[in-house]
Amino acid sequence: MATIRDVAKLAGVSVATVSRVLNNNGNVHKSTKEVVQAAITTLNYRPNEIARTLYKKNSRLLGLIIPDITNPFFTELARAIEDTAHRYGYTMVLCNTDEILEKEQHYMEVLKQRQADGCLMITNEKATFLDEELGIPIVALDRPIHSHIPFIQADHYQGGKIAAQTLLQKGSTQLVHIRGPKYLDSAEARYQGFLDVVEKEKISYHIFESSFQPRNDEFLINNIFERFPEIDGVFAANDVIAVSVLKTALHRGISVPEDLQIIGYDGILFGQLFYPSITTVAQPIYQLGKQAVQMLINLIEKKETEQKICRLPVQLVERDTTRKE
Amino acid sequence: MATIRDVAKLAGVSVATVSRVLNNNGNVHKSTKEVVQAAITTLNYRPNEIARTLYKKNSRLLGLIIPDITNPFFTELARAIEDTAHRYGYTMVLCNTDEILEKEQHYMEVLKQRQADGCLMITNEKATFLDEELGIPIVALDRPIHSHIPFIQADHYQGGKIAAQTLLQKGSTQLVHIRGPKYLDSAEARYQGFLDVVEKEKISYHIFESSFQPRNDEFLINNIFERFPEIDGVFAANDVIAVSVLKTALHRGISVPEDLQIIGYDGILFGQLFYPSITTVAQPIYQLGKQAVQMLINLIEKKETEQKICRLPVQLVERDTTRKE
DNA sequence: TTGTAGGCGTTATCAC
DNA sequence: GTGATAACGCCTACAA
Repeated sequence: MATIRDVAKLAGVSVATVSRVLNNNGNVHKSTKEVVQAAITTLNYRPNEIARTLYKKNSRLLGLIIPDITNPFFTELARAIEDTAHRYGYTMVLCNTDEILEKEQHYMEVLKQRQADGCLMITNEKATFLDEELGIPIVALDRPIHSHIPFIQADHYQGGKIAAQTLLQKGSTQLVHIRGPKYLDSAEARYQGFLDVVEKEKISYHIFESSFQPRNDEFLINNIFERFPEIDGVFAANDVIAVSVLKTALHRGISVPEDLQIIGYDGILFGQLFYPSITTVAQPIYQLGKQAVQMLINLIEKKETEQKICRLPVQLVERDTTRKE
Repeated sequence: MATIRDVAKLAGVSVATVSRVLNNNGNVHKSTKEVVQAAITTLNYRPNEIARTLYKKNSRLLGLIIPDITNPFFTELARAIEDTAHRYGYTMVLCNTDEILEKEQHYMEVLKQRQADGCLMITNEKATFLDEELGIPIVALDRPIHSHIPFIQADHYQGGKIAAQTLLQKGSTQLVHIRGPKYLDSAEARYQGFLDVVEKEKISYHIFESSFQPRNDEFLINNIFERFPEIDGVFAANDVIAVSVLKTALHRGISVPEDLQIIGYDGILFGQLFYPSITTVAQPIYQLGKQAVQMLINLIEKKETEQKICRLPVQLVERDTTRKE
């Protein structure tokens, strides 16, 4: 790899001059500029980003710390984030933590050592990641960390309400909500939204808690159908659970949506591949990722964000696990 | 952030000594070592990876260049790769190209400028990425690039055979293979495997080509059922297509697997969530990713790989879109 | 065993 | 307008 020195030598100028044309700052005569550019071209020179980072202390490197890229919600988020980061000239490092604190901490160390400019984070470890001890700007995605760490999330409370309202409106009367784990703020909000609707409407309902681990859900769902054969509407806390409910119901000979309506949550792409396709409360996944990156870059470059909290609207996507009219 | 100089000052030694205890090379007296370590601890010092890279010219950074993380096969691959890279002390940068040459080239530039040690690549641009012009070691994953670029792939020819044999063995007599695009080596191999079996057995069959774009497949599949209502076995070139076939069949009132057997390909996790769950020829996805990283690291650290080509076996996963016995 | 000093490839501050 | 040169934080001859 050619260095700036090689270019300088070939162009017959000093490295300072080369640097000036590279960064387009300082004054340099038009003719010498051309000579330098010619040298750059013939040597196929590209500035060494590492050396630049060392001096300027910004790396244009962003970390994405998530539980598991294999979870389709995170997959789509990651795509949006990488797209956006790339568009702004940043490079994205992917980190899977499996929600293990040690891994999260380790990745934070790695990112810091690599002088990453910032980090997007999905974690439950609220206490551990406070702004000051980090040393690098972070934005919390979907799961809040701390009141002074900028945070972006879909409006899950509203999502829960929409799900419940839709089920009722389309004729279900015996509802079940399979909610996510209690320690998840987002699961709690969906649950609250659901609850506020069914309580107000004085509807019969049951609540169950999923671990968000597909393997364990099968047993839970079978159990629900066993104990409460009369239920005719399920709001699942995410699309994967919704799909499991669908599968179990079909397996038991229950017609969907005639005898049982199902609403999922997230709006992952896969939902439409099922038969019947999954009605869902869709998060604006791409938007979430995109805005998260923009918030983070704002934080990095302008050293401040306008709003510490950003909440995006969800949207009902009616497909075939709910009745038409 | 504390620097090595701060540590040296606090410990009352020179930076060289600190460096020696950091890297555990050179001789340093036990007592001074302890003093240095104490200083490191109190300052919470971590060596700056950027400075290290600049000097040593290896960054422990790996690039993963893939078409789209949103494709579930790539998602699971990425997880395996990140896991493995991390285990070996490498950091993984994710790059989505959408199979656009300009993006691929741009990411290669970025990786080079960041002094990435190597790169895993899934691309169709065979001609473009020859070893020499790259400057960094690469390993081709699933899609070959060039005979002298190390390459790892599942045994797709065998996979195609297995799919065809299974369908026949379980009683299908009118087969369809929805194959992947012609420019994909891996699609071609599956097709050949399928072909060799049905030709040898003198079975009636039809071949159709999918673009691997879910949106376009729906029309194709409906068309197939329309024109050839007699078919009773489908081998889809990947699980997503298989799922679309399933959906369309169910929609048309065709019983699966009684009237129509379906076999997918890849073995993505999602396949088991469908009802009926998808029988598939599973690639050893995690293994593929893991070994790809190991090959790459070998290339980086030992400057050579034993075998330029690595082919891993596939495995039939019998689920519910094929008949029992 | 330990310290000094030069260099990795840039950028920026001075002079000229 | 241009050129030395001192950083950035680290590592490693080479000396001592």
